[in-house]
Amino acid sequence: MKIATFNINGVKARIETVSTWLSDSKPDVALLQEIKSVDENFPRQHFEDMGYTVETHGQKGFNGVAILSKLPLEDVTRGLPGDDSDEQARWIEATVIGERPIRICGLYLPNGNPAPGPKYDYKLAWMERLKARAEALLEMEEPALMAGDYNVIPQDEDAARPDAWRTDALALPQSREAFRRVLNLGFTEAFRARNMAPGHYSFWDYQAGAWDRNDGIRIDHFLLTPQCADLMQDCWIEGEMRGREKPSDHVPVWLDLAA
DNA sequence: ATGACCAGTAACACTGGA
Repeated sequence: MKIATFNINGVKARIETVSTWLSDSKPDVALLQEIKSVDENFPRQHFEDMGYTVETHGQKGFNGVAILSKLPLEDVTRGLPGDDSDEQARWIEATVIGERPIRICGLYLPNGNPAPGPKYDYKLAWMERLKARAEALLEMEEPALMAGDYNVIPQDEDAARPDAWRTDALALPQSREAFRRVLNLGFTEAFRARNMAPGHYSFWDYQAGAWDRNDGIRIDHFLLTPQCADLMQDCWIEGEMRGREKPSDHVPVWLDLAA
């Protein structure tokens, strides 16, 4: 089973790009972030016609996550637990019913800039809630994963110019520590389990010719429970997508599971 | 700061992104 995570930067603006990608690359499950659409306006029928089951958790204007799946989905839940006052649409979960059921969480972690400030406080608080959900997933002792746009550059080798990000919310020591605290509960960071080399990125800014200069960062990640990591066959980044027509500023990251 | 953006909402500028 091939699962991809992709921050599409607006479903309306990306409908053509995403549809071509689905037809060409054929993910069994696609976790989408930044759909920037309310559920009523999401082009559900369009993706259903392509053979996908569609579950969305959107809001007006910003954020928003979705799951497209060729396999049946069960027990869909929306919103990251831990703060009933949080109105931002950044988390969706479902169980994918394949050879072996897998709990899949799609996430869009807050950017947090400028730091310090209320937006950074929100990011760190959100990561605390993520850690709590991650602990609960581990306790199930079943194949499960959390994937999406983490808005965290885990290490210096995940940026072309690490010094340019030194004071940014994506790379501040507190952000990296919060990410590591989740990882160190016992998750496998899928891409790094397969490839230790520097120079692999999942985001290139639209500005200043970042793509042409390969001035990128790696911020889209797959975190796997041990039972899920046992099933991993491969993990890779589809960087080529950034050079296509009307690209998102992110590219898809892929996970292949023996399930 | 090696360089000049993009999407959505709302109306001819702003917010948010990273």
